[in-house]
Amino acid sequence: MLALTKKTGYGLIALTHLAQIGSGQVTSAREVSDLYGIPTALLMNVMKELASAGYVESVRGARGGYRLACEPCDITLADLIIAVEGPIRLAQCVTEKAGENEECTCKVMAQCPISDPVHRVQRRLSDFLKKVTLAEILDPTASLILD
Amino acid sequence: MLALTKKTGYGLIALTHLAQIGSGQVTSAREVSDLYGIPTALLMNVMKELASAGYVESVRGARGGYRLACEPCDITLADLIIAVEGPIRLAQCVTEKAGENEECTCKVMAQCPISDPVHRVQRRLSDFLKKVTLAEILDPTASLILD
DNA sequence: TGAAATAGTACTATAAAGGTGCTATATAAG
DNA sequence: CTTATATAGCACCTTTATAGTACTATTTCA
Repeated sequence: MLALTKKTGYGLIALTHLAQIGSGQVTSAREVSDLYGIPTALLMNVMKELASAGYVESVRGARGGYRLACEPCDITLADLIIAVEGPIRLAQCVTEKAGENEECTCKVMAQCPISDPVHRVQRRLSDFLKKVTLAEILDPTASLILD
Repeated sequence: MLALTKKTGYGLIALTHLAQIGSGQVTSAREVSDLYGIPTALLMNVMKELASAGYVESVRGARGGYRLACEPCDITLADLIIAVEGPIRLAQCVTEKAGENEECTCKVMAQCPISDPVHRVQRRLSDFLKKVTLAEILDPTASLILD
């Protein structure tokens, strides 16, 4: 399906929250989950993934939590999606490096007539998502990239 | 996940095939499935959906099959996706009519801080998919919308 | 009349998303 | 120095959606 997972949505909520409270301040996963009605354990998993991907910094121990590890203009929607969902692939036979000497696992690849256009569409989609930054998402007046 | 389903891929293969053999000619689902190694019964279901959506015309009986019901430049990737996967929704709380007085089923909607940006991203994605026509997919030199 | 094809519907199996639980470790505070 | 609170890292279960199958009815060419 052409949809974001709930984990991505939860991650985005957490990132916007962290951006809004100020860059230095920490917030725990429990705080955020309570505030927005998100399953606590699940948001914890998402935050761990965002931390290991380097988009948030973790502070362990009591009074700990997470803070943004970079500026809102340096985190993109593509970054978030890749961190919690894995690489963006429009179709199974479409890998980021396809067309660059990498093995393709698609069974019908030999005579697949749509491999090339699907790659091109994926590239366009990926480029778009890389242009949508957290800073733009926070700004309600931003048009999310010019028309 | 941010991916097309296999049914969409199969549908796209069938549409490109139909477009390439000439607009008047019919091809059966079995022929296409044999040609590209697609599960026959599954492609049959996809073709039924494309037929009832009006993108292909069916010819029943022996020697029957399907033919394109419109010009390749009049079928878009968005059309195909909607026909076989249903309406495009980036997230559960994102419906086409959201923001236009329709009930939203999202539990955290009341205080959901990302509803608006997600809507805007979905709109952009949807607009892009509506611009990708079957004709462009068939043309290997087309850039799939200008840069 | 029979073979080949779509139409419609229902069903099963498998994979992925969504969500939970447990143990270990770090740390601030009493 | 003990306790409460928090992340880290697993492993696991449940639910939902995809992927695929099966069957019956109807149409139509030969």
